[in-house]
Amino acid sequence: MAVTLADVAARAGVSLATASRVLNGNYPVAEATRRKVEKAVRDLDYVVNAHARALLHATSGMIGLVLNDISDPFFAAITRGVQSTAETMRRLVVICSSPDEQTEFAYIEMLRRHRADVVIIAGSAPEDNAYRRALAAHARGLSGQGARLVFCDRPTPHRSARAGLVEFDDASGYRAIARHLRDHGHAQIAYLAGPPGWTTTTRRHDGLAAALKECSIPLDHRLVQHGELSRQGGYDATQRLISAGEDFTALCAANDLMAVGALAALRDAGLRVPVDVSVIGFDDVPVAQDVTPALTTVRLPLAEAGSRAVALAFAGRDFADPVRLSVRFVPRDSVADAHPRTQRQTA
Amino acid sequence: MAVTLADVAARAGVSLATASRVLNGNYPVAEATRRKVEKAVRDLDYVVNAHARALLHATSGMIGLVLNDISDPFFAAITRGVQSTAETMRRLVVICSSPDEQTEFAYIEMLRRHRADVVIIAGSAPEDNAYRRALAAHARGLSGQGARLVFCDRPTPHRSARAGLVEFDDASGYRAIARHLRDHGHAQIAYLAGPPGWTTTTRRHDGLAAALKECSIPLDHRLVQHGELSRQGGYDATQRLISAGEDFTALCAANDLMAVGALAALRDAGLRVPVDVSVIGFDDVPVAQDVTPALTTVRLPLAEAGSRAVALAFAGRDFADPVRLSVRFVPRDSVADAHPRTQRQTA
DNA sequence: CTGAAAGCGCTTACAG
DNA sequence: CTGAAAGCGCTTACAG
Repeated sequence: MAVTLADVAARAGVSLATASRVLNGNYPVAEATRRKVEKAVRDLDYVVNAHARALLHATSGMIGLVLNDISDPFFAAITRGVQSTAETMRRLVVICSSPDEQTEFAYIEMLRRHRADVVIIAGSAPEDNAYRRALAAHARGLSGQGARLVFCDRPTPHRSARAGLVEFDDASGYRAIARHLRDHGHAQIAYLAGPPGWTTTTRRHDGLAAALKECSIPLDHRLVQHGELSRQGGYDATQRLISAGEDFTALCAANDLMAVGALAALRDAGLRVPVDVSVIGFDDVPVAQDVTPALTTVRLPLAEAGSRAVALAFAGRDFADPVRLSVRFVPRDSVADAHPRTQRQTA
Repeated sequence: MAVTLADVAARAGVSLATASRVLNGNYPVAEATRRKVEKAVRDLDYVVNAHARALLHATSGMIGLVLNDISDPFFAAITRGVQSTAETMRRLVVICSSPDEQTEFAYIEMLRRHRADVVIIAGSAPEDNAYRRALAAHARGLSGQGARLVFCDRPTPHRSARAGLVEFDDASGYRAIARHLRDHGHAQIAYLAGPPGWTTTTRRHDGLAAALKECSIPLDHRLVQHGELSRQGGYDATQRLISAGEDFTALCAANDLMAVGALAALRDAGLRVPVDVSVIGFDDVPVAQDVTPALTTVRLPLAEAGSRAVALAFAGRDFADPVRLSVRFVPRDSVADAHPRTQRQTA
């Protein structure tokens, strides 16, 4: 159906080999011959078949990006970084947005079938061993076919896995949050954690708890509510906190989206931010600056993480040490001094 | 390097043909033979080479999605619809985020090289003829290799192009906006248009102008400012309007992102929304409900558009009529009755 | 039910 | 500088 190189060669009156050489431009060809072939290519609107080419090279030049949800601005930002760096290398990026493990593995297998050169897996992972084992097997398979694997903001499934690693220094972000909270006199902190059993949930929860502890602020488990890492998840979790009658002067969320949901739930409950409750997010996705009050949060260099992941994949044979990206505390308008409980109640 | 079907066949002690038949499961094979092959596949962790397969089929099963900017929530939402529908068909979606025409064509050519089955092109396009001609040529090329082409929220490059079309009935959204504005007594409307020379800019600008005219409200060209379809674009355009000393009681933006920027610029200039100025967006992306005041806007069924585009691509041989999706006016808190100029000035 | 062989569209030594 | 031929990894008539 489609035009083949044989068609081009025939029309130009040369051999297949010569036509191929003109296309690839990596071999001396007489000027006149070149022109004839180029004309035939134009006349026929010939486009090389990437599959035939990949068969020879045992590789496709494709970059696979596996992530939890492309419509989450967190991943959109990482994707932007991946795309822009891949583009400078003229590489195709296949984005695989996989809400669950099953889909994720299906995508990874598709990437293996297509002999992707590079596979970048970003974001939270389930913590169970079956998942980890299955992923480790895929990692071996990818290495076996010569692909480069990079994990971004998630742990490698196995210490021995030959893979690149890009991570955020979120611990320092949590330290900044804890100090900020302490400086404003907060001692009753509610926390909106992510869904239980996922790596990001645990890492962030632990990070906040440890940082608060350094500041001698307890993190009462009754003030911790789990939910999806979304606006709705944050809204619902906050409502549960409120209707349980819990007292807290500040609320931290596992990510900005949840914090935005918290803002809405608090408002709907008649609580003012930051007068009655202070709120802090995490990530600094675009919406954080546009809510009212503007959200105090921690900025993760997401696009840079994407870029670095690609760079790591194309770096030398062996993977260098993990790339650890620093984060920045961004104080805005959603935190104020703690008010004692009674004052809030009567507000 | 990677395991091939020949390795599997050898380990199972059968021929290539038999091994292939077991893998494809579309041909009778003795149970014992099947088991031997399946064991070999597992032992060797064999994954078929999609390129070899595509060479036979002259197709790859790949869906290409070409859009302006994946980190724009407008496209993120469309993408979600495309992905979820593609997933039910177990298809890979390649997302090509192309900020300019050059990149876009590079991506389309990559998709042609990979023999993509389906190419969906979404969003604004340049209006010049050279672009249109070049795109029409690619469209012919794609058809020539048996690919299905669908345009989403953008015109086809040529009336003869065999392509599917998914569009929004934005005219009715603008009619609702115009009536809403009239009912609130607004007669001096500022408009934040998109970048000049792009199809979406023109269509939306014309749509608003026509609807306002029906309501006997003029759209003064001095109150129209162009800018990128982003928060920053909206912020800058609004600042220009303000510093030019223009008077307006309401401001409409080509999309929500620009409207969010306008909200910020208005606030920074000491103008209150909606008391001093009413603001209306377009699209209803998630941020619209989380700004303060919540943004009055028009909801486009973006995810549905993505789903329908995929469905259209897989529908019968000939493309049905364009799919036209209805939109919905979403009144929220950013519009109030118009105040006469002097009152605003003294506010 | 199983196997030998042709062929998908290209690139690349190998000859000339 | 150019061409004939082998081969990349698979599937599928064609025989048996």
